[in-house]
Amino acid sequence: MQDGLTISDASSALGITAHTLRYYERAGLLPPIPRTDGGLRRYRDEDVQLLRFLAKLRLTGMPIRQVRKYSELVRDGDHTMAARRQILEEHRVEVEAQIRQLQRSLEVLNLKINLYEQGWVHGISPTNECTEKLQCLLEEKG
Amino acid sequence: MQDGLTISDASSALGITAHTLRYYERAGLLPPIPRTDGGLRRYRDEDVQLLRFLAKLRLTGMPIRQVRKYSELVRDGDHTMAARRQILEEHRVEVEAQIRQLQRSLEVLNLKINLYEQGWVHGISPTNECTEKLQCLLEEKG
DNA sequence: TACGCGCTTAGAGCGCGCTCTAAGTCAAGG
DNA sequence: CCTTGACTTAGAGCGCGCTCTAAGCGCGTA
Repeated sequence: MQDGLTISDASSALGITAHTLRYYERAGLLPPIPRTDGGLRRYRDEDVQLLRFLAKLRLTGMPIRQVRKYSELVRDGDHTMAARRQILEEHRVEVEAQIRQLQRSLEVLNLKINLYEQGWVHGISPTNECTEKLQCLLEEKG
Repeated sequence: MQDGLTISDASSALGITAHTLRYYERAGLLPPIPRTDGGLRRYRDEDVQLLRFLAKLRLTGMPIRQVRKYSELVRDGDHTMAARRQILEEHRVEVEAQIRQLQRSLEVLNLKINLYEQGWVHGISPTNECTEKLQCLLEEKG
């Protein structure tokens, strides 16, 4: 009837439930999505594009309210580009920290699994260099 | 009065609030911590050790109930080592997936920031190879 | 025109992981 | 002894991010 995706089409295209899409709109993460004469949402390409990016921000743990702030800046036009860039740069720092944190934890996990493998295969109590290394990693901050 | 750390000492040693330490115990993430005659908790080395590791699991997003399961297996003795190992291996898969997810998102973030830099420095609308690459990345699953 | 599914809204409910409160007990310094 | 502050408990409250409900309207097919 009008161009753009229905909410259920947008939902399956984006992997976000219709409930959540409506919630995002109410919460100000999205601009008001255009409607048909009957009041049904029709998501345009640009809406889907924006959503794809905002979904990435959410995936990396950016809080709803900061995503909203970014999205509002987009709506406010080109003169907000420096501000938007700053938000993204600050968030990049966070994401990089998250990755480092996970990698440190992964190392601990690997060592621990290593110990279990040794204990399981050789039936010995785990008192060796792995154990020591594990101690060290666990005592580090973070 | 007895050996072991007070709850506030354990709290600052671990970077976990006393409230949360008590909550973890109630929630079954920890074995019952030994008490003084007066009923005050005294964290032994082994309790602190275990906590350090469980905290790592939490940091990587393992849900409370799964951490509890792991912790219960530890209490159940050596014959649960295979089961514990399996939990950790399954979790490792999750953590590796998280890292990959974050890295993909980071790439998107970098490209977007790149575009903002271009727009800001040159005052041009962003229609170039970066934009295309960004489109591609955003349209990928995940 | 009638059926039935999908859309609409405002608002309630939920799962998670803490986080804090209230009322009382313990313990070390003056 | 008395104060002061940290400790104890059970349980309430909270912030987040959805997730679902109820009641009603839109719309494509027969």
